[in-house]
Amino acid sequence: MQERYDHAAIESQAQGEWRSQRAFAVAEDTRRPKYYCLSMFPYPSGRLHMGHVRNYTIGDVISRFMRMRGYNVLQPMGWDAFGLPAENAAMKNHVPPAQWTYENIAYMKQQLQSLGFAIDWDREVATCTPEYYRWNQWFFLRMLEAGIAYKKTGVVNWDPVDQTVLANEQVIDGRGWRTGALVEKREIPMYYLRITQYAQELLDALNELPGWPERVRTMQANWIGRSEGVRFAFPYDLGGGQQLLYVFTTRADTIMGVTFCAVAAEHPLATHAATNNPALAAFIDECKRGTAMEAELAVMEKKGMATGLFVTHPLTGMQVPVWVGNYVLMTYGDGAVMGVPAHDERDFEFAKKYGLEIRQVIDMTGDGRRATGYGQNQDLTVDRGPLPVAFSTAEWQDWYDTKSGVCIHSGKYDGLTYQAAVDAIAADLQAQGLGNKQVQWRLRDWGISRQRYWGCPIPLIHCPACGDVPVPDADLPVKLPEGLVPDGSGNPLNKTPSFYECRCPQCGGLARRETDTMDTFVDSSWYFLRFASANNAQAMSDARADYWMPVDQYIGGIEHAILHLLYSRFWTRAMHDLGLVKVTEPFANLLTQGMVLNDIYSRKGEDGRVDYFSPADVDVQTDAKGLRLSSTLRSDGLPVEWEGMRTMSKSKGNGVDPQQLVERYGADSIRLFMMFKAPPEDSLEWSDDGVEGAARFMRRLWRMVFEHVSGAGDGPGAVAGSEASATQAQAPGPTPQSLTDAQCELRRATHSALVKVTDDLGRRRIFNTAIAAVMELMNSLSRFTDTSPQGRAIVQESLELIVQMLAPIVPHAAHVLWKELGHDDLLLNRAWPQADPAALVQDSIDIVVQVNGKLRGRITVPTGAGDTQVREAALADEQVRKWIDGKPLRKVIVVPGKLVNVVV
RNA sequence: GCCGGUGUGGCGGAAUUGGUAGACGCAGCAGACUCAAAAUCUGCCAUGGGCAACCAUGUGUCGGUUCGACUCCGACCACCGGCACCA
Repeated sequence: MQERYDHAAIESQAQGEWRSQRAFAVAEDTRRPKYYCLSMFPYPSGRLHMGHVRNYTIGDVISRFMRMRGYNVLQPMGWDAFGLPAENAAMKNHVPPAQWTYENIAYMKQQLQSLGFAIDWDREVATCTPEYYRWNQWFFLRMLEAGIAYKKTGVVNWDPVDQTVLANEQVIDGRGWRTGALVEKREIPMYYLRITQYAQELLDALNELPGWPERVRTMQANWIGRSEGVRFAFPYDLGGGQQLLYVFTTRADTIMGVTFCAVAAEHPLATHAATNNPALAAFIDECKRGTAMEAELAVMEKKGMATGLFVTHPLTGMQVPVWVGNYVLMTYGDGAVMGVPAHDERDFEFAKKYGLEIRQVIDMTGDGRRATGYGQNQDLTVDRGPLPVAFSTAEWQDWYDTKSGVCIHSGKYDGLTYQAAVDAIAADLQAQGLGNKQVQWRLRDWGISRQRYWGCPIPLIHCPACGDVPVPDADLPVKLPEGLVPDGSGNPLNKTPSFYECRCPQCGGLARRETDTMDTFVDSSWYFLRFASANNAQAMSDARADYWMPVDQYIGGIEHAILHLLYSRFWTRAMHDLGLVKVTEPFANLLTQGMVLNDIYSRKGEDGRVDYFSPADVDVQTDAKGLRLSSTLRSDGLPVEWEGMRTMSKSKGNGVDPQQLVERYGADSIRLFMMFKAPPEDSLEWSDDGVEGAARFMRRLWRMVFEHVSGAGDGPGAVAGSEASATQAQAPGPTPQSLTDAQCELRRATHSALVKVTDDLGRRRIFNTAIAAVMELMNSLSRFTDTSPQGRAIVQESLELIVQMLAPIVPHAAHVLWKELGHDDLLLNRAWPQADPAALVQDSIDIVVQVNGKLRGRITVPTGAGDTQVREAALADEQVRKWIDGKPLRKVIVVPGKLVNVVV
């Protein structure tokens, strides 16, 4: 055995052996339980970043652990290869997106391989290949037939200078990122998927996903946004007979407090009012130019303008003014809301700003418990209780929008509580044919059309005679031409007649092919099914998917908690309903890993520009206690400013290149560091010292095995495979009677570490504590100096178990050390070891004694001592007596095996 | 703004079901080995007081429940993630 830990040699040896044995290629095998472990596939941006390394290391640790536990494990990998960055790179470098993407894939694949992940590369997919995206197209046509896909107009950001549609991220402060031109809203025809049809199912099924983090389920439930309320209409007449302005409200109990209505800028009523009102038309234009992003809408100033039109209150018959409000969304409900300034904070602000009437119709008593003496429905048998809380129109109060008050100033509804009032009002509206109770969803249908080149073509042909005609299945895939280079002025497909010129499949006449491509979320909504049915040129999905699905463990960033995961759930259900797969939920268990952070160092230039520096180029000065004093740039020795820890990004210059780290420290050290530094769901702070520490651990592990193996000499304790297996499960361990105390202690430390590591890797899925347990064991082992044959046998057992416990985390070194310890089988195929119960037995345990909840002493009692015995021992303890000191005992609490609390 | 999350020594974190707060590591300090350095090994390392035994305080802030709270409840503060064309 070599004395030095040579990571490069070890890792190439291990990877070479795995490759030559095709160790990670898996086939369906009904004799073994299957385990599908999937990490979110990467966008091929050029190089792996540390977030990828963390994500895939977590997946690899779980995969390798489950394999040792006897599962048939599938861990595939692919490329989410369509998308905007390739077009941006193309513009910058004048290289076709296809070429850029395929080069990136080749490089990143080699990076992944150097990290030693147990991936079945035979199943690799790239979503930009026709072999993959033809099934996007094929299934889109099935959804079209089933009515799940449909066409309607949608609003996009239009850059008038570049004559192109911009993504939200390409719009900065309302202007195009490249041209600086004011971005306009344009309505264009687009294709949508009816995800709203699945809203109830998607919501209900969240309860059947106990393996998902609670917070992700909550976020999805909020996103779907089911709300029960009343949809009703305000009648109006503009001369052409009665028409209806529909609104939706969850607060029908406040309907008697309506003093205005507000409609979205795109609402037909607004358009109508603007025809003879230039000021209103200008305001509507301003609203339309505004942002479409919810976050910006929420914080912007609420503005409105009266339309001069009035509608009739359906219950009071009063005339209600209609306003246009910039905060009303055309995409939610009917694009109009009723305004109740007294009981809605936003309406209150709006009314104050524009001098609209504020009419209180809900009252609350001082303690919020019961009604006060208003109205006919008052129950006079009930105690009057506190006086009502004063309502003031001067300032908004928290209780104004409470649902626990009662109606006042509301005629026949006076005295009714929330639910009773909603029921009564809904019934009255229904009697008039003007409304009824309804369920409203926040979730909107999924618009999948993108006016971009680097995506999957939507397989439709527009024929002047026949309309929109689907491309026949036999003609799929509609191939994306790969040589085009976008220049920022719109979709190059629109300038490529060889792509868009075609014949109508129905009438044979000249027609134009659709040039929009699909949202890249489409690609990632079913890739997990394709891995399971890899390389099938005849079908999108086959019986192999029924074997592998659902994904047993899905791992990815929390930033995908809503969109990607919801779209994938929807898509899987659609495939299920069209008879293509058996499962309805794609991901049984979900682990959302935290982000990778690093220090940010900057320096402000004289011109106000901020320069960022890599933490690798910065020296940090500390005081005697290690406290950070200042930071200086290594190259010029001048100070730089520390901005704290943030997520790694190119623009902040705080990224770390995995490739350099692998070369310098080896994949095992990087993997160990990432698993040890933080629990998987927390954010992880990068530190070069931490990697150094991981590398130190690897050297120590190597040296411990080396010293043991080389110490074998020719004595009776010589290492051999037969001796090694003798201490394993096949034979019982040495009997406690024959062992010294120190030997007994090391065996107990070894086997209790195994219990802990098994639980952490398996049930808990927390790896930092598993590694800490092994470190503790190694500390015990290095204090163990017994070189007798029996002592050596116990060290051998301990080292073998350490290597096995670490195998999922540092697989290369574990692979080689396993052989050095005398085995010739492959460690990754070895069954996970089981702890020897005999090694865990203890004769006595330590019990903590508290007096009035404060730690005052410790006692040692025999294992299995009764509560009374423990209690007596605690009260007899000298330290404890000092604190009791004759005071009367009030209570003694005995927690078996843990502590005694004496209350005096 | 709305929704979700996080907050423990100088730092990352541990404490799994309400039961010893600070495991394990990083940084730091002291020492051993060495001509020296690297590597390695040993010891110390929450704060205040004390020679020490030990005592008091301490898990973002304030309050509550409990024999006992990092853990449960209420209010607040700070920071982070998502918000539908980035993926």
